[in-house]
Amino acid sequence: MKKTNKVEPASRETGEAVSELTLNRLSVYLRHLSALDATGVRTISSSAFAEQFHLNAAQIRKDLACFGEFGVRGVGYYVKVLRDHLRHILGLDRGAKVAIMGAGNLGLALADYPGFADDGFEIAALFDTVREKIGRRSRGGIPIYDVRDFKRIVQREQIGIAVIAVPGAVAPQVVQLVVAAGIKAILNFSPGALKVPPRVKLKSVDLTVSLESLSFYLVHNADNRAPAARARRDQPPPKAPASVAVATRRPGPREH
Amino acid sequence: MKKTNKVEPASRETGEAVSELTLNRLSVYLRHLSALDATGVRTISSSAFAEQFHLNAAQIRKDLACFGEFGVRGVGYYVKVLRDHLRHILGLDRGAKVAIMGAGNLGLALADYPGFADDGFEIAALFDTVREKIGRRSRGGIPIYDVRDFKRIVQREQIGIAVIAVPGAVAPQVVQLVVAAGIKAILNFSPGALKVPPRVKLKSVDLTVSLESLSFYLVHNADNRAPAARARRDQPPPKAPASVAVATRRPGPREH
DNA sequence: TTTTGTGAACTAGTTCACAGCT
DNA sequence: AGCTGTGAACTAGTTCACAAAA
Repeated sequence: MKKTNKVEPASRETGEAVSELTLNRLSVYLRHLSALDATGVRTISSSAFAEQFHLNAAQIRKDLACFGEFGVRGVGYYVKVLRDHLRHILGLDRGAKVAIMGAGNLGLALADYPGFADDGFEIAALFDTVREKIGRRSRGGIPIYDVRDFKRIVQREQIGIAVIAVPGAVAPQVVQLVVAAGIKAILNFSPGALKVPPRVKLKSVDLTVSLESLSFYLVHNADNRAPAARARRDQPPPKAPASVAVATRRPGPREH
Repeated sequence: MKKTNKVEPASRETGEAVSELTLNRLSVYLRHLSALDATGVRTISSSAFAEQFHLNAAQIRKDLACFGEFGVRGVGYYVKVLRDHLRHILGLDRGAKVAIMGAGNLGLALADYPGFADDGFEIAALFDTVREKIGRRSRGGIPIYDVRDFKRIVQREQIGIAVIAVPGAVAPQVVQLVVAAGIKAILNFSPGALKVPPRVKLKSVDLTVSLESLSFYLVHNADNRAPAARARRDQPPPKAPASVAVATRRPGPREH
């Protein structure tokens, strides 16, 4: 690489935190940069970039500023350079290994999800308790191990991230086991709250919650009525035509 | 039901919006209330409730206040009553029907995901373009249709929500088709930005973004290295844990 | 001239603290 | 006494607007 500008990560030494929101946007930026690079774009300004996923240009500059000065005044950002920086910042150049707990429908689907490999993650193993599944492989070839071997395999394979794709009822125990094996980062797909010790980062994707907020939107935007439907409304609206109006605030990467 | 308190939805008439964050928490509250009810708890105070998923009590009261006054001073909230209100607010008492676009690994997994049915959603159909899949069913029995029949079936089945579980490359077209059929709420699992007209609510779950923020955490909490490690704790120090410190801000339902 | 990087202003979201009901 | 509902205070996050670099 060139003699890039100060790679000095502004917040590195300081215990200064980077917000989850910024982090999520960084991932989005990265994906978009890869796309831009693929189409041969060499350089992009924060405003052109912002426009793509309607977002404010200052936001992007601020987000990047957490980690250094990657831009060139009067020019913008070099696509390749910024992409590589982001990859490094997010740790994607380390080829982190991932274990998936639960070789059910969801676990198997995640194991073979191409997006993960594309972004530098390696799904190293699936774990389950069901005897029939153990020893087999996902369609994509990820081996299924006995949960009892979890710790051993985590060590052998240097697995750093665990994905929880087990039924909600057993999730707490599985998390305990995962934490006991020394895993520090967990992506959880089971519903409900999970407790983890403070040094462990838990990120949850709650499928039901996502659907429910859509359901709310449907109800509270009266013209929701099924494309075909005959009158479904119980109460003839006492007032107000379309009622509540779900917040349409920042349509940024946070939610979309 | 009893003669419940003012069901007057505080924000109903006004075009006042309810934030996405509040909405997500409402779903979480609902799940917890169901659990409480199952264990025979009749009434709960906002502070006891807040404690469960470490959250501030005022937050809960504020969230609920968007829709009316459901509590009883000096007592708290009646579990069943509040649960029913939340179900109604979220529109779960309407048994919304859902279509899943894409009968691949992910689509099939989602179709049979038990959490959806538990919460009152009915997965009515899967759609795909692959001839071999059309006419078959998911393991759980959800029929797979030809995408070309989408509009017809949406109308016949009164489907209100579509889930996008197709490869990223075709997602934009699929979304277009879904929107054209009159669908007003979309849950998207494909990566990348999608454009929808303003009246359509799009909510995206980006699996890669989630993993990447964990990856970041792993890198920026230096002691991440090898789970095998003996002498895990580098610093026993009372303060400053380790470099950057990914923001651990509100550990509320927003992220976990 | 163009576009970054950033303090200052603003907006959204959370927590405090207390009046008022039961 | 106990707990809700809510204005006021606070904190986090976003946008503005401009000085300084290329």
